Amino acid sequence: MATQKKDANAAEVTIWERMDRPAPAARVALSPQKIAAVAVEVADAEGVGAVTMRRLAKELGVAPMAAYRHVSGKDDLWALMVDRVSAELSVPDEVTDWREVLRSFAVQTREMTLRHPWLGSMPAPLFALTPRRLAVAERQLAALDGLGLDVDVMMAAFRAVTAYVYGAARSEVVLRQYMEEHGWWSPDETRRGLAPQMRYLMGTGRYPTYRKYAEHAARKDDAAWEFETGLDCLLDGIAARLGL
Amino acid sequence: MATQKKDANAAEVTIWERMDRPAPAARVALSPQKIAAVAVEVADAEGVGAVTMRRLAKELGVAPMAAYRHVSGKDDLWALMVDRVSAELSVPDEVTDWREVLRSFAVQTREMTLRHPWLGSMPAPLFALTPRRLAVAERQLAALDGLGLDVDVMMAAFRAVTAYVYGAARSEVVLRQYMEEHGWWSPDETRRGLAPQMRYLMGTGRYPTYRKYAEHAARKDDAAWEFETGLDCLLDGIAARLGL
DNA sequence: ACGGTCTGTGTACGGCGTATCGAGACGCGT
DNA sequence: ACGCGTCTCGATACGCCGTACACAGACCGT
Repeated sequence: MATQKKDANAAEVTIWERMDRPAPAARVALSPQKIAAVAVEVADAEGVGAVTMRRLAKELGVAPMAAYRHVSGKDDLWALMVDRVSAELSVPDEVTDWREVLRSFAVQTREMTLRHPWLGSMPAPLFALTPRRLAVAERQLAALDGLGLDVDVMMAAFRAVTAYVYGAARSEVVLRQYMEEHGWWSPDETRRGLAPQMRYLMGTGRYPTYRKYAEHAARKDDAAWEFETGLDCLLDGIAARLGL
Repeated sequence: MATQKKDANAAEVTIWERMDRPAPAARVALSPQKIAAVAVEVADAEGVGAVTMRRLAKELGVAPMAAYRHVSGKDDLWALMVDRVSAELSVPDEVTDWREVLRSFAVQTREMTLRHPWLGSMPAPLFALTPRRLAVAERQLAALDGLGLDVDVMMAAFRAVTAYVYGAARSEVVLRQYMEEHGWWSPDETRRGLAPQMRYLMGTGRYPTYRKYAEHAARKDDAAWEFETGLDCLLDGIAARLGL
């Protein structure tokens, strides 16, 4: 394979060599969309840690640096990924009740985050001015519009829900990842695995209430219930405080 | 004597146990505490990205691998850092009203997160069974205890607030970091910097409500107000729904 | 005095992001 | 028809990173 690159180039190349040379190839093999698609696939399958420029290049059958023609670097890539999966969120147009709209997006966002755990570990989801994320925000703000709310309050309500959802989903994801890293595939296995730490910490006697929870709680593993309980509290509070 | 040996799983001495052990002698240059202290300093000053094992070693005047005697790796280090700064949170013992306790911790946690922006980018704060984090949880759970609440509901309420605080604080931090990265030192500079993106996105006409906010909002830059508004909504909702 | 244990050192490996430069293929003005 | 600028992609290389591993010296109880 060594001497492929002679200086007297074209003329000397045998037809055979010519024949199994890669391919004329469709001119543009890459595009931001393709790159984002592959990145999402890899991140879903193996975690965000597996998303490296080299890995994407390999997956795309392309040289390590090729992708840089289409995305400026890792940051661009994150934004593209976030925008891409945001398409999974949708609430039917018929639904107009503010509370139903916000609740539906919240529940869907949690599910999306569990499907794409890497979402929690990038900055973009919270800030990101991407088209699809903005569309999601717009839909929720529109549902809150026309209710006589001050525009600042409206945004505060929307953002409060977003913050809650992000924090709650993130904590679920982090727990799952921690379990996976340790090879714990069930809540019980996890408790067994954590037992040494717990024994030591609880042994200090400094956390009696927490201990009571650890020993007597009945819904410790019902994350969806916990999520929705908190969400409903928040929506209640918004409704009350904002006079909706 | 035999208990310390490598048999079975006794080999697993948790980092917390280690931390409680007295520094063996003067000859010991390193300890988990010292390492964590330096790590926090570096992270505060230059961001979590600057916290590398090699950097810490340099800062401690020690060989790159030395820290591994005291910390099993990056994960231990994150946990130690989180535990360390958690000491900054405190609510006087006299305060016993559940709402006051939760609110105070929430506000303090936001401030702490703004002081230590790297907090938002590690998994530990949400899950972490560290002594001091557990103490913070214990204090809040204790405040909710004895109110006739089901233990699961109690935990759900506590965790809802935690999730909100984490999400809200994180979004503030992310925005600040984004600004810093672009050299924008004021909200107005930021708006100017973002103007091109905004012009394009708003130009599509797909985000009318968002646009209204962008153009007419009065408290756009009052993050503390926004945070406390959402927090109070959530606490209202908890009080109402839980019959407190 | 001595063996075991613990602390810190030195070296090395495989990855990472990405700067830089060169080669080849397209498309437009002539 | 042709040539040249422009864009896409390839190859190489640099300087980081986390950390595995083998080792050396200091301390300890005996």
